[in-house]
Amino acid sequence: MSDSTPTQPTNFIRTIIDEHNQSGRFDQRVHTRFPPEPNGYLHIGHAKSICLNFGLAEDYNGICNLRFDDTNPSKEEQEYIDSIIKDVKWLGFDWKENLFYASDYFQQMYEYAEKLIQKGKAYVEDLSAEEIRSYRGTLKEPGKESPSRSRSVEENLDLFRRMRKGEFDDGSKVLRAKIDMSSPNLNMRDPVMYRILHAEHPRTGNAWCIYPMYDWAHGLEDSIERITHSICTLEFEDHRPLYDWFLDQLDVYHPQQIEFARLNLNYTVMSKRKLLKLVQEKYVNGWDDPRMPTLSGLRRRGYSPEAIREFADKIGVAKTNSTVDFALLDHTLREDLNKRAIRMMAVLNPLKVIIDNYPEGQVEEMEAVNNPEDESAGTRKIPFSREIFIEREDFREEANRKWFRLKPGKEVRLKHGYYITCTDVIKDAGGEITELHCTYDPASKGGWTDDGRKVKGTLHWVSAAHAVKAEVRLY
RNA sequence: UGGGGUGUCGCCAAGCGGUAAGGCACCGGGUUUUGGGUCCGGCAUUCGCAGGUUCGAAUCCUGCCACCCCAGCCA
Repeated sequence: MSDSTPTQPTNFIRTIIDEHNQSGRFDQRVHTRFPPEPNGYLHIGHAKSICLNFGLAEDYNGICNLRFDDTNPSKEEQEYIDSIIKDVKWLGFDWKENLFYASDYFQQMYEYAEKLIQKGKAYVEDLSAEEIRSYRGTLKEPGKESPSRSRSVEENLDLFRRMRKGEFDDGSKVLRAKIDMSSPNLNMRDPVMYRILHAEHPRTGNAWCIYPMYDWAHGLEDSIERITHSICTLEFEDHRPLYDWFLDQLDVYHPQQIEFARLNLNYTVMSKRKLLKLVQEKYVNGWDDPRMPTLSGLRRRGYSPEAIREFADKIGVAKTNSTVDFALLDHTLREDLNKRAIRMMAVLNPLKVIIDNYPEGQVEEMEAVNNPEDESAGTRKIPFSREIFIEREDFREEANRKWFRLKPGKEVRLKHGYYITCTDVIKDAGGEITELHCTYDPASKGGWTDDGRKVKGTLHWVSAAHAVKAEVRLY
């Protein structure tokens, strides 16, 4: 609610929250959560969600939990948990004491499941996965009810308890909600709540051999944490009726699920499955390979958290499937780097330049501005001498008028150095240019003269004798 | 001929009945010791299409069309 600062772009989620605050539905509370599954590293798409959830909490004076949705031990690892914590922190968000794990609620979820069985709203299924699929029907045809559906409450309870004890093999039974096999929404056709999985969990070890499915678990996690707005992506829109159904059946605290469009960036793979494949099959050197769109990859590549957060603000939040131009991400990075980054000079593909009229053996300390956009960044000294390197592509033997870098007879400025004029081009037997001879103007020290001379081109350079080798990665 | 969504400038995105914000990209021009930056200017008579209601519609109604999602014991 600031009056001077440009208003933050609004979005439909804020509108919904404002309405809730008006009606008092959540007692003016705003409590969101970012619920990653620790089955991979966070990427720029997750950053959109993180910024949204934590940003909303900040703006509405609320809270945002970091909650690991660790309900499938067959895919999840501690390494991912650690990386996610690191990346969210790096982005600049603080969940305070609110770091949670779905696995912390396994016992409570189990008890809720028994309650549902007791209500006659859940049953243990004997059908195989394939059978369940065929019983489910299709998009156009209703499913049919499983024989297991008519089991008694007592039998279901007994079977479910034995599932929990480990009496059955993986895949031999599941617990399903008893809803409606002919619902046009396939999610309501008796969805699976628990599957048997004799797998070691990163946090609960071997304490459990049945694990809750997303639809059953997620709403309970939100409810237990008293989340107000459970924000997720569009593909869960069809799941909301089920999210609501479970909470209604249990008659427990009921958050509002809201769906928004996930981020798509052109030229960018955003599928966790595909990124995992790139890592596992060694197409890249790990999750933090600078070519990866992961936060750790972007970090190595030089992206700042500020730039990523600004990007998240600029792309907005809506329900339209869209693909953002990568140029916008680059723009926010440049904007940030431009005002903060210290400038350096480097030459990638060196061409030697000998300044004939510069005293041999002489070295001058030139003063260079660290950042023209920020005076407080100060200055540094850089050595200038008779032999320097410039970028090979900064010289052309033949060039038209629009070329304002170096060419024979042309005067250019060496940034923070002197004006030089090319007098001679030396080539080897193969016609390859090996070095340039130039003369400098002693009156142009620092790269400026007061005589009104127009020197438009400015080149980067390094003193040959002082140059330091560096590893440079170009992407 | 199932259900759930979405359609506003090349790409995002405001707008919620009173006569099309903003950003990116792009195009001019000034300035500039990074062909960077910066500054000034330009860039949708039109909101998927067709009707209708209204003094007035991107906004309301009707009908089309296009695209996305759903048949994991993944999330």
